[in-house]
Order: sequence, then structure tokens, then C-alpha cells
Amino acid sequence: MAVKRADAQRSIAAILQAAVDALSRDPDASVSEIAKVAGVGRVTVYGHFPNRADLVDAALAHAIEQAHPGLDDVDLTGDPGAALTRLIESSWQLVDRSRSLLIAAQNVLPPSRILDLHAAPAERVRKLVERGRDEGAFRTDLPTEWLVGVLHSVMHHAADELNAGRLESGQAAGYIAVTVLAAFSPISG
Amino acid sequence: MAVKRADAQRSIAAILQAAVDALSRDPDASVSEIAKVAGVGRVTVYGHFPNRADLVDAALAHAIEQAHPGLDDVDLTGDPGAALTRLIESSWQLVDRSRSLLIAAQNVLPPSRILDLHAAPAERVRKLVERGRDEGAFRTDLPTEWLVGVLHSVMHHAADELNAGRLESGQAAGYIAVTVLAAFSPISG
DNA sequence: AGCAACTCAAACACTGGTGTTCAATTTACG
DNA sequence: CGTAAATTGAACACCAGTGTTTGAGTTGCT
Repeated sequence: MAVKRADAQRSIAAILQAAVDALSRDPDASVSEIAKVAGVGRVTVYGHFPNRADLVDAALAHAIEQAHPGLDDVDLTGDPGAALTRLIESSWQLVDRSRSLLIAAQNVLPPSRILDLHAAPAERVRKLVERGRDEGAFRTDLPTEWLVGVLHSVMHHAADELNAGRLESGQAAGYIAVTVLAAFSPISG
Repeated sequence: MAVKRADAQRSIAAILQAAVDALSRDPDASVSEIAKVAGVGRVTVYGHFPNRADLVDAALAHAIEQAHPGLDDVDLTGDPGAALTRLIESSWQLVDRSRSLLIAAQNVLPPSRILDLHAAPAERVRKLVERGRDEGAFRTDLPTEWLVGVLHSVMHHAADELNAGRLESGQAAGYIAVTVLAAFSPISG
């Protein structure tokens, strides 16, 4: 299987993108649904991915890989609070879109695999928070991991509120930033 | 069907409790599993609940009803921050235990029904936050609903961290309280 | 004691998913 | 152009769940 033929490569790309789309809507999306979205026969999917779990794995990896370049453009220098606000602004929708996909992955992949796939993007955030702590902009009476988790948690909450129609798309990033910055501030702010 | 016989009542109680337990572990728990936990035949379950959805509904209602008295004991008067801390202390584990059950309910019940079942306990928290805002203890530049949601979100995050072994059971309530109080504080604290 | 209510295992039909095989057709590529 | 690769729907076996029926056995109630 030295090199795939061009139509095979096209199929694989379509299936991968379809898997990301379908699983982002419904973490339990069946192989049939994914095939339909990809505009491809179900058998073709099994021709390229041995089983559903491997397909989900590939889809998650694909989504993360796609997200990387966009996030690399964010300026994380300067005032940590402002940097965090910029990061939130450009990543919270992305994090949300991946959420359903992540659930799909958690249902079929071992936790260690999930952790591996997320290592790179998670590290970026951790670094920024670390720097904020070092420079006295963020509190140090709580572990870095906890603060990062709270950030994620609040972003997901905003996504939920948006989905439920209780929050306008334009407000969300501001709400998240204002909330998290307060939560991250040193005590005698 | 005026009055159930004693053994029927016993069965129903066992099934209800088993449903709460099983669904709190796995939101996809099958009727068979629930029956097994209840120490009862699967057919007996169908004898008392027409289908799985109705059973999940009853289980959620049961769990909420059980939780009520314990939470009614919490003193919500005095300094809003302190009151919130007390409420967190005595309710965050409870909220977590219900989370998986809530997911089960969301999978089979209409959103309106979920909202109905949660109305009473949710109101208690909303009231406290409202009072905190009125008294100047909590910020008013964000909607009450948002603040309440952030509280929930951070509690769930703590539960996740606990499950993942990254947080000690004793620390959790403190982490939540310290984080949320900071997030709730008026800007020029 | 006797009857109705209850319990339960076994068997059934049904649904919806996974993963495989096959034979026919289309398509890329040298 | 010819061949090997790729795609396809149809059919298949399999599994796990839901919900029902049956018939025999047990248990509460009066």
C-alpha cells in the first residue's frame, strides 16, 4: 500500500471531515450517518478505517491538527490578562465545537489516548497561566491545573448557554473573559 | 389500583433507588442492570414502569426529592459570601452525584420536563445570588443566570477533577468556594 | 383458607447498530 | 488501452437493548 490513489485520498479526506462534522453534532453518530455526510458508501468507510473507534480517533486528531495554525497566530505576549482575553476570544467557539467530538472520543478511546491527542493545545494555555502567576497577574493560591480547568469549564458553560439561546453570540467571549479574569485575580486585587 | 400491596411498594422503592444508583454511575444503564441492582426481575420493573423513559423520570424526581430536606437545613442568611460557601460545602457532592442521572434524563426526556423537575432547587440558589447582588456583595455587571451557571459549571469541574484523582475530596469545596467568590466579587473589590 | 396481587424466568418479536463478504461497476494511472 | 485500485449496494451474521406475553410459583391481605 505504497501510495493511495487520488480518489482514495479524496474519500479519506471527505470521510475525515464528515466524521468531524457529524460527531460534533452528535457524539453517537453512526458510521452510516458519517458516510452519508461524506457522500460515500458505508462500505467505503470500512475500507479505510478498520472500525468506528479508529475513525473517531482519526477525526479527533484531524480536528486538533486543523485548529493548531489558527491558534498559533494569537499573540500571547504582554499583559497576561489581555493575552488570556485574546486567547479566549479566538478559541472558545473552537473548544466548544470540539466538545461533542471529545465526548465521542471518550466513549470509545482509552483516557491515555485522549490525553496524548490533547497534549499540545493544552500546553499552550498552561504556559500562559504559568507566566501570569509568575508575574503576579494571576493568583497562586490555587494550582495552575485548577485554573486552566476553570477556564475550560466556563467556556463550556458559555457554549451551553449559547445553545440554549440564553446568551448572544457576541456577548459570550466578553462574559467568559470578565468572569475568568476575576476568578484568576490575586486575592487583594 | 387503589392501594399497592406491601411487597409491590417495597419493589417500587427498591427499583427507584436502584435506578438512581445505577444511572448515577452510568447514564446509559439498561433496565436489566437496574433490575439487577434492585434485586428484582426485569419483568417486575416493566410491571411498575411502562418504559425506560418513565423510569428515568421517576428516578430523577426521586433523587431531587431526597436531596431537598438536606439542603433546606443550610443557613442562607447573613453575609452572602459566607452563605454561598456553606451552600457549596453541603451541596457540591450532591450536585455531582446527580449529574450522570441528569444526563440520562436529558437523553430521554423533553427539556421542558427537566426544567420542571429542577425548578425548586435551582430557585434556592438564584435567590441567594440575587440577594448578594442587592447587598453589593456580588457583582451586577453580569446577569444572575450567568453567575448561577458559572457556579454549577465550577462544581462540575471539581467533580471531574475528583474523579480523575487530580483533587482530594477534602480540598474540593474550598477550591470551588474560593474560585467562585472571586468570580462573583464586584469589580473594584 | 382462599383469592387476588405480585414476582419471575424464559421465550418472543422488534429495532438499530457494527463489521464482513460479494459481485458488479467505475475510476485512476502507467 | 488495459489493469489494478477503488467504490458501491445488497445481503449477511451478530450483538445488545427494549418491550410483551405466558404460565407457574409466591406472598400479602382479609
